[in-house]
Amino acid sequence: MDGGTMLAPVAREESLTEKVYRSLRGALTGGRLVPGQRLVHRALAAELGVSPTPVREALLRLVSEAALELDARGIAWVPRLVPERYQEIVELRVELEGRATARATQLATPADLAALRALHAGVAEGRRTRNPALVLRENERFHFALLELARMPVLTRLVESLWLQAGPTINLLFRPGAPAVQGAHPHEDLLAAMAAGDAPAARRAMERDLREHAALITQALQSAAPPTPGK
Amino acid sequence: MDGGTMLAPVAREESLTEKVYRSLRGALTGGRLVPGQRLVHRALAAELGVSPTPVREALLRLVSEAALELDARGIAWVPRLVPERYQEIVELRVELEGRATARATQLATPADLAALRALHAGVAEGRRTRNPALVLRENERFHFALLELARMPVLTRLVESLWLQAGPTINLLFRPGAPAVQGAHPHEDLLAAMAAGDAPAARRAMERDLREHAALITQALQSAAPPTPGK
DNA sequence: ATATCGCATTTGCTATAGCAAACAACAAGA
DNA sequence: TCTTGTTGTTTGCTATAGCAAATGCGATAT
Repeated sequence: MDGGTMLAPVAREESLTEKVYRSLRGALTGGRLVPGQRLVHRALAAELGVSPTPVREALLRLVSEAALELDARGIAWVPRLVPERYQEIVELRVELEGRATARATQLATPADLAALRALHAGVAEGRRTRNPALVLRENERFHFALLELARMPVLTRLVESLWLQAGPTINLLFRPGAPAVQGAHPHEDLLAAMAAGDAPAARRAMERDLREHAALITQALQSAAPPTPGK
Repeated sequence: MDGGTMLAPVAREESLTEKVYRSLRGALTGGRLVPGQRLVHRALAAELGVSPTPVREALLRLVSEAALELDARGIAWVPRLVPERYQEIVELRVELEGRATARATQLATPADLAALRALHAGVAEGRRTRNPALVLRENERFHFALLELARMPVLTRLVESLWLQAGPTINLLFRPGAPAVQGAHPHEDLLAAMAAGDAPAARRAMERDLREHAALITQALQSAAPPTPGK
């Protein structure tokens, strides 16, 4: 019997370490972990119903990506982002995502653009219904879908790392109070520029999107506890 | 007894995981690990005289930094860099290190510049004595010392990640055969521009340094086995 | 000589155990 | 009341053990 092309997709389910890693990652970008919070691996393991080993591995992995830090005793915690560092992350995202946007504009097909538009609809919906959590989640999907189009895997990975570093702080500070920015959402200018094949304009729109968003966060960061040691 | 300010620096020796991590990292950037090589954690543990646990953790850490990959079975190995991906890494380094160079030019003190010059002397020495390993090591020290001056920790971390990804391939292909580039070494132009406080010129020199070096590697990459599966 | 089957080995993954350092809480003394 | 000392607990770190899947090798059959 041949059986050449009808084999099941192999499955190969992911390891527990991987599952825990993804779970923590989602918790970081989703705001379920806040800056300053400590993650005790044994407690986490008990909570998740697994042994300490995979939890510890997942935590160390996040530490090596700078998404978490280890205190003097070796306990993992979510770092607090000082404004300076947040600004640096923003500048780097502007550069990297701007570059990717220009490239994506050159490579995107009409189908790609339609997909992006669908994702932006999610952002718009969250905005209309005053649902910050939804906005942030859909916004992330939009940005990474765009990065995917640029076919720059190394760059994408760097941006993922930056996203993870800023995630908890952004989630903490991004509150419904934000006054809806006037005029078109930068994503809309971005999509229009991409449709027109205008890479520089698309890049500028992306930069505006990032900086406008960052301005809200920075403002909240400043007004929040400045050099607070925190508990 | 008081003992306020005379206490020893605490020491707090690093963990085995950390030691193994550093060891592997050095092996990657130092060319002792070549693309395609597999790293079996139990074998490595036996070789290093430790238990498999810290070795496994160190390997996973490197995997999460894209310095290593896991094959279908979960065995860590040094990825082969296709030319496309190498080019992407170079472009990102040009952007990131270029930016850092401009900033470092504004912040550097005369003492900083003297330290950089001393480091470059090491590179020049390695070049004179036709010692590629020395050149690569001293070159790395030079670049990271410069990054340090820019006071951009997030960017520096990204560059470290890129360095680690490209390290094994560069070490593999950087051979003494390289014809000494004519004229001044780009580092010298760079140092001169920094001394003059000319940030744009310093940035251009850095970009030239990176691209010239990359050109040699790319050439070797092309002439080497193209899509070779390798053993 | 080639192909197929079976078994021993390799190897990653997860759980568990013990150790030592750090920490916290409480008791005793000044 | 405040300090000091003691003890029990927490917690990271390392080692070890068992499992299961994959691999590799050798034997047997055609």
